[in-house]
Amino acid sequence: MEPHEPDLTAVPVTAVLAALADDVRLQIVRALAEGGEAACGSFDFGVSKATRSHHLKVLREAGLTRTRAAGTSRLVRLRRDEVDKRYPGLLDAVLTPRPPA
Amino acid sequence: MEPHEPDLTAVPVTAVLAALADDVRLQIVRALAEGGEAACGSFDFGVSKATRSHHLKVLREAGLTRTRAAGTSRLVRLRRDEVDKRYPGLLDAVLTPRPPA
DNA sequence: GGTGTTGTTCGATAGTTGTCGAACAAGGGT
DNA sequence: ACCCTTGTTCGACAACTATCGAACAACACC
Repeated sequence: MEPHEPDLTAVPVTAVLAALADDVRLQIVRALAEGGEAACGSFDFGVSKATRSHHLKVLREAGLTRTRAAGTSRLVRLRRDEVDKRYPGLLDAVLTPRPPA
Repeated sequence: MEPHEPDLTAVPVTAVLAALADDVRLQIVRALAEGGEAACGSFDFGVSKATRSHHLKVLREAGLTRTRAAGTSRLVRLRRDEVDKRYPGLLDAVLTPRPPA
């Protein structure tokens, strides 16, 4: 099935924000921003693979990531340029872990 | 009771994003960004006053707004400087309504 | 073909959230 | 004192969401 990767302009901003407003997903996005393309299985943040698949789906359908098949794996990457173009500063503001002070 | 307006540094990013990830709240924030200080009642976006009060509470507890009493009203304002300082670009990226194209 | 790896999908469930009406509280006016 | 305006708080309810295990699909490799 087609992975359903909408254009960012077709996604309401609230959906983009909601996609980023989850701790697990934010960790995934941060890992992608640092490490580039990565397999789904490389994100072990203490959740089951079913949950991980769910989170990746949310990110994908929010227009934040792109997925392509590679053997038995699927490689995910952040659509950084597109996000930066439509929401300048958003990823920068959100990606870096902030000290509590 | 004290209105509980936490410092932004004490609020997790996900809570800030979640606060912005709602259509009604986003409209409130946009109105505040444009019009400055405003009474709670001035935000009529098709929800009851109970719901409106709830949304304002979410924004306040996310560290995004400040509230002060003024007669029978309460005046709300956006903590723009503080938000911009901690999350540069976030409000700019999110505040302006984007055309679907 | 069989086995193992990698993900997705399907219920199910528990928790969270948006919404409302009604009740309550605090002020201002008359 | 009385009423009206303005907000908050309190259940209640529906909708959504994060989570899991189990079942399934696709591919690689032997």
